[in-house]
Amino acid sequence: MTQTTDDILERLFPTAESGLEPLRQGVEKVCLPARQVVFRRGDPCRNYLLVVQGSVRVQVLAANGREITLYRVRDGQSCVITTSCLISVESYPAEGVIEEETTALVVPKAVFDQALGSSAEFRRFVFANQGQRLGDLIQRVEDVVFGRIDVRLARLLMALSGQGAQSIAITHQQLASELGSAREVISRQLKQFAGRGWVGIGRGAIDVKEPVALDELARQSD
Amino acid sequence: MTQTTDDILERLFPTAESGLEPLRQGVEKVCLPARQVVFRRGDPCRNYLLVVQGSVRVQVLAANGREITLYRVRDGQSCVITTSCLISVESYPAEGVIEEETTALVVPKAVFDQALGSSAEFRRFVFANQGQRLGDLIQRVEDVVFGRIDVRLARLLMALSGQGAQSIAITHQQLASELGSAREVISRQLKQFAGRGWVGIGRGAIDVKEPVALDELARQSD
DNA sequence: AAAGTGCAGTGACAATGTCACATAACCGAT
DNA sequence: ATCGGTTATGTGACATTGTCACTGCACTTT
Repeated sequence: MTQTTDDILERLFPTAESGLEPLRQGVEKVCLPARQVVFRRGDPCRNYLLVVQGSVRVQVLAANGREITLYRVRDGQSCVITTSCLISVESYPAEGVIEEETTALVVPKAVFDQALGSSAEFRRFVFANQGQRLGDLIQRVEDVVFGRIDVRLARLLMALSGQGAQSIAITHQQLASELGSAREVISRQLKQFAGRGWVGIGRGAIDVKEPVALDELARQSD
Repeated sequence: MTQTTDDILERLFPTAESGLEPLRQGVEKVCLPARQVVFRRGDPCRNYLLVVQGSVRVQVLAANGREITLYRVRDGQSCVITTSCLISVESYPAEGVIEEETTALVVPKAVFDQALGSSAEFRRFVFANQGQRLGDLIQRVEDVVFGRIDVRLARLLMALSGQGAQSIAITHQQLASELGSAREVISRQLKQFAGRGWVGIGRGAIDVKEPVALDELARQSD
């Protein structure tokens, strides 16, 4: 299931096609440790980042400490913001943080431009990523503007538990950051869920006990 | 300042470059009346839409009637959603409505694909648009999640009045839809502004009287 | 003039976010 | 095991924003 660096290189910069070999020259492989900040708001974009294996969280921070996760870039995906900024020469509007140790390919702008022109596969890849992120973002706007916090929290818990009755290792603060809410609000909602026997609460962990009930709530207004 | 259809065609599908002439064949010019719905949520994308002159509002609607404007596509811009969906073959996550009579070019998927491969200028154009929209969207998320409604309203009024002391023809409901808020909330805020002498309120119109004061509020937490 | 339609005003209440704390659990060093 | 520091959570009071159910007003049509 896991793709190797070579798989990705071969797919996006195939050596079979003429004139593409030199492209691989400029591509560098890096390994980034958890919690490292890949880019900050306002940074200029210099390289195209391609995640081979790992996870990058893209988030926006507020002045008062609140934050919201916009989306994640995972195995075999690329960071759209980077893509767009590279080409429109704008700076990053958000922040990217490594969530778990991540292996990535750093593609210099020149190589990126070249590949875009010469590889239809590469174009498809880049745009497919764009489309997904754009969809994610619109969904996020919708959730945040119209969605109830209990429904959104239930949805998040279901996503984190993989629909099953499991224990999730996460703090209330992290859940709040994910949803762009405040810790107190999440704590109260969890207490409500716990009161109904849907979850158990431990320090830094949530026990999903009644996935069916949570899922029913999560499905409201679909 | 206004670009003609030919200007745009020439820039994005230049006849000078070899083999591009046939591309123009499939491109069709259409004129769309105000309030027409260009695409709905869930529609599949078939064509690439390029606005020559006019304005398309892209919005999300909630079940209970609330709505929020995500961004607008204006003169010489293209609709990103369409771009991404075309390539990733997803369906529209939002709705597009013509705001004022709009002239647009309809580019079939095949022509779009072709042009993307053969014209660096076209690629730049497409990605530049993507980048802008992505930035707009992220900004929207930030505003909605962290921003105070009075600040956001002041900002909107300043944008609509062009920073000057002018009368704006708009209803409270329209302002609310723009910000993803509720009419009552906007009405109250406007009353507050009116109480301070910053604006005058008429039926379907707002008189901006103290742009400086509004602007100062609008600049909070930048 | 009467009726219809869309726009705006209002009070009561619900949901969510903010603030200022109090507790409690964990961790490492003694 | 105990102490002290750090991080996570609990809680009440309050502010802001959204919801609901109305009312009244202005303009248009008949």
